[in-house]
Amino acid sequence: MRSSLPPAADVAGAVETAPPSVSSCRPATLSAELRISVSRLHRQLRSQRGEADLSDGQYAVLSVLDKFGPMSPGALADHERMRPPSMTRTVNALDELGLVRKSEHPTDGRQVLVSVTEAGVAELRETRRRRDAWLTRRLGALTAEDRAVLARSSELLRRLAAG
Amino acid sequence: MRSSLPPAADVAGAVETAPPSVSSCRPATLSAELRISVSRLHRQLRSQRGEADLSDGQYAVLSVLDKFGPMSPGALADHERMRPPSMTRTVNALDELGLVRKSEHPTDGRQVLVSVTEAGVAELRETRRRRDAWLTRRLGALTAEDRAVLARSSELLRRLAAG
DNA sequence: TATTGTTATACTCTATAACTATA
DNA sequence: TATAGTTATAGAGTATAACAATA
Repeated sequence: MRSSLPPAADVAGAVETAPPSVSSCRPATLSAELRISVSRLHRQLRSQRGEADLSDGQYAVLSVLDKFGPMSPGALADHERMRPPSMTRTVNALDELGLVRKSEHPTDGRQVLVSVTEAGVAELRETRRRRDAWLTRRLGALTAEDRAVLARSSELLRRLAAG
Repeated sequence: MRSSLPPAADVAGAVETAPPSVSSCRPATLSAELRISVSRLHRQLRSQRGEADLSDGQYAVLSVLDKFGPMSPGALADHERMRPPSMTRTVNALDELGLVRKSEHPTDGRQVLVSVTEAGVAELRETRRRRDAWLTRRLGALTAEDRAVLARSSELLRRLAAG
């Protein structure tokens, strides 16, 4: 019953003028399409996640800390578009796993600095390798050009999420 | 609270200095990037959703029924990459709202046929217009070329989700 | 016996509101 | 009084396991 999507058309030079048959470039139509696509892939990614793996939120936080260095929970929440209490939970979970460490802010007694531990870095590396296996495999089956489109869109999706 | 001060930024600088737009077309790296982007946008979309609106799942189901016609819950679950019990819940919620109708399968007594009602079609149209306002506005702020990339990627994301 | 769908139950993730401690 | 973080609590969304009805 599932519809087979049309084969990817060549996009090299014709990006601006030739919209794919399914997805329109009109903002309103694209919006509806994109929402469903993102929602569906999100669900699929979650179900493909290994049992022992970090949650999406935990993984994202660890990535951010690894990338940008120690940060306060508030800054993390802001960065991940999460509410502070949700971030507290995520950080505490990571702390209990020994993957991050909480320490006092040098000058502001209210703040907390969260930093990734060595175990966290190792876990991040391992998790990245293991749990993205499914998606990595599927991406490998695409053409390099399709992957280029996705790489570019990944950045655009972030910009959209940045509100 | 733990006392040791974190080493300020020994991990921060070394990780990624290349501009994200060429971030990487390597499947493994792209996989990690894409997962975080999709996850973050999904969260943002959910939080931007209007109070009275349909949930993502409800919206998607209504869209599918509108697009492909009546379908069994099993087929819907398959299409949306959901488990049957989850789909039962979604369909029942829509049924209680009067947006879909359940009827017997003509030949197979086990199956149920779910079809969208007129109220469902109207609600779909209205919801689409109202709740995608935020995303539509943000998409409108992009260049036509960026939108073309996203339109193309939307299709690719679906193919990825289709497992 | 296999398949379709449902019920019962539980878990994960996130949010809001109220509270504590510091500035 | 304002800000950073936490605790308590609730809600949405999805999953697994067990069950009923039909093929």
